[in-house]
Amino acid sequence: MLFSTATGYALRALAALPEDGTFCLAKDLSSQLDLPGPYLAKILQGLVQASILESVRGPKGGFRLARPSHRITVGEVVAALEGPQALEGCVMGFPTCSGDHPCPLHDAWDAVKTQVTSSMTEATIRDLQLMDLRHQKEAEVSRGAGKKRPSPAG
Amino acid sequence: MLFSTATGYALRALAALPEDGTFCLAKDLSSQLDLPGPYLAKILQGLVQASILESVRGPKGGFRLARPSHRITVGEVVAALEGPQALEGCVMGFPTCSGDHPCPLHDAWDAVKTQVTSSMTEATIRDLQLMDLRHQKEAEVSRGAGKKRPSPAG
DNA sequence: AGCATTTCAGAATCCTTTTTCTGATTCCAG
DNA sequence: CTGGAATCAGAAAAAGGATTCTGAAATGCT
Repeated sequence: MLFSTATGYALRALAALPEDGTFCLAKDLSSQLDLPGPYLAKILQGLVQASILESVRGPKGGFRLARPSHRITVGEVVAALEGPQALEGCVMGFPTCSGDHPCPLHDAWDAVKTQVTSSMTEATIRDLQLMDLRHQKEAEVSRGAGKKRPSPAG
Repeated sequence: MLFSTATGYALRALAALPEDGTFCLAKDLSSQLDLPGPYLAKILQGLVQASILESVRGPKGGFRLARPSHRITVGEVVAALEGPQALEGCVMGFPTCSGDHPCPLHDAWDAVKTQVTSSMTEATIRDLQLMDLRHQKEAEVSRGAGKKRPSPAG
């Protein structure tokens, strides 16, 4: 993976949150996604501090998105957890690598940074939700349409 | 950086090795490159096991390239230290992400993998050596043009 | 107001990566 | 052939991130 595990957990949790203002429990999210509960809670706290989530304590409390899911970009989440300089520096760690002294992978890596940064800025949590919904839908279909054959001979 | 620090150290050490069959000491490499000596030695051992370096023990021993520098690709080194699956998996760590269920960054990441893999396969240690030589050359020039005084009082 | 439920915050534990240390092996000199 | 110096090689320690645990604060219900 390109990012830390915490960032991956955060994105999966955000994608699992409902779009309406319903509060969700960190515990439920962790069991639903098979993620370590207390660690996920700690990560969600970080997202609250980054104004990506809102939390309410007490009964009927929990976490919810601070904004509509299509207004939260993947890049925001990455920046909140990985820091804004996530993709900086030479690919290979050469301290002398720069625009003046480019390493052989410098240009390719530069294109990568542009591409990934652009994609992260465009992609939103809403997109992740749709992906997950699509996955669940297909799982249902395959469950109903017929059992998974070990040898798809047809 | 995209890879581990060990991989970065390995690449820097390989770029510092001479192209002829001379044996170099891990100690000299570490002091020349300002890298932790015993750790670098351990990394070099891994490169020996990957048949990228050759080592000889005892006096007049040391490490040297197992092949001409232009025959060792950056990809080989990365694969030897990071494993062959270094760039596999979803960018964001989504376990359900695949060609069938692509995440929003799937295509971009796929292009990245292709691009970086290709560059790593083409770039060789020889290219890294040339980059470093170029850097040293320019450092010399700048040293001649205006010397760096310890106390630039005037 | 008091109690139960729930989240937030910080400390402690575990694991991986990074770093360091000691021992095994090799070559040269006598 | 033996002793000593030099070097790699593998095991042991340290550091950083990931994970888990425990305590403190806040809210809603009675």
